[in-house]
Amino acid sequence: MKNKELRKVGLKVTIPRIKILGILESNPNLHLTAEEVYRALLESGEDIGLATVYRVLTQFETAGLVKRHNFEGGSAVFELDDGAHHDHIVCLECGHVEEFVDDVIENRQKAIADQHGYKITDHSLIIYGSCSRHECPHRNEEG
Amino acid sequence: MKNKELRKVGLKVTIPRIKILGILESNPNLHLTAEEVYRALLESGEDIGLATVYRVLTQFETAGLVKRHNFEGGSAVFELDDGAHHDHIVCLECGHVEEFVDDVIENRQKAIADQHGYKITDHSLIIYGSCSRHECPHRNEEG
DNA sequence: ATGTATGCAAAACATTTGCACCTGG
DNA sequence: CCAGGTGCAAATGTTTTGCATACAT
Repeated sequence: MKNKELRKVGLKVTIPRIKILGILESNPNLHLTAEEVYRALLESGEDIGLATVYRVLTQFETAGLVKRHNFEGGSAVFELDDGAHHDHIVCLECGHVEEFVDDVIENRQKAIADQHGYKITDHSLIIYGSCSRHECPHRNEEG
Repeated sequence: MKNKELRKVGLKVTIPRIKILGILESNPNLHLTAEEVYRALLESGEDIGLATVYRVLTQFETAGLVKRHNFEGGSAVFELDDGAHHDHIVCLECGHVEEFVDDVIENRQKAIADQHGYKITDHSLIIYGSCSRHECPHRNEEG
């Protein structure tokens, strides 16, 4: 239940928050921009302002419900944070995003941070490429 | 000689380009924002517009002379591209950046991209943390 | 009731672009 | 000389903020 998730992190339960959480939950594999969340809300008939979308997403990020990523191309994207860390591989041609985790890489990162005298807060690994080998559903949107 | 570098990549040799290249070369370990490059130019008495800084940096990026990174915090940063790839470890407290390369990670990335059917164009690995263990020169700027 | 959240519009940034002028080859 | 580069200011796109109103508790 979304109400519980919100309460748990100390946020008042409001329509915008519930709806935005809903959008993110119903697109578990997608990485949505604020604009996309906003449009999704409009489409489901909700009258929620873009500013609120930004505010709520930022609050969710602070609360640890959501992760924000700065991929190439202007807008930040948001995805639900299920607590399980993962990295991203992004197609530069169509924007499709896949996730992965690799323990070897994770461990090397810890070692490297240690070597340099840093305490890791977080890390971001993004592989950019083209997914031409699989049939990308976004492919046809261009023409 | 900077003139040669510019010619080599097919760019006309102009004052702004030489100066900007100079700024980047004299700060080989720094990752400068366009704004910082701009200010450095002003300080060295050059009257070069911010728009030109952006234009030139973008041209340099296209020409492969410079790399642009999107670390956290708004502005993109630029550094000279010596051809040798490396990743970054960034201190979130003071902004200090160190570079590293790790072959194990590099290889795993190739393997992962392959597994997912992507052809790698590029990748970006940024470790965020705090460099509290070494004496960071930026530390004192806060108070 | 009351403090917080929201919507709107305006502001704040980072970056790009149009255009008249200047400069390098 | 002429294409291309530059400076300035204005435009753009994204994200943030101020303020009056609406809502959750």
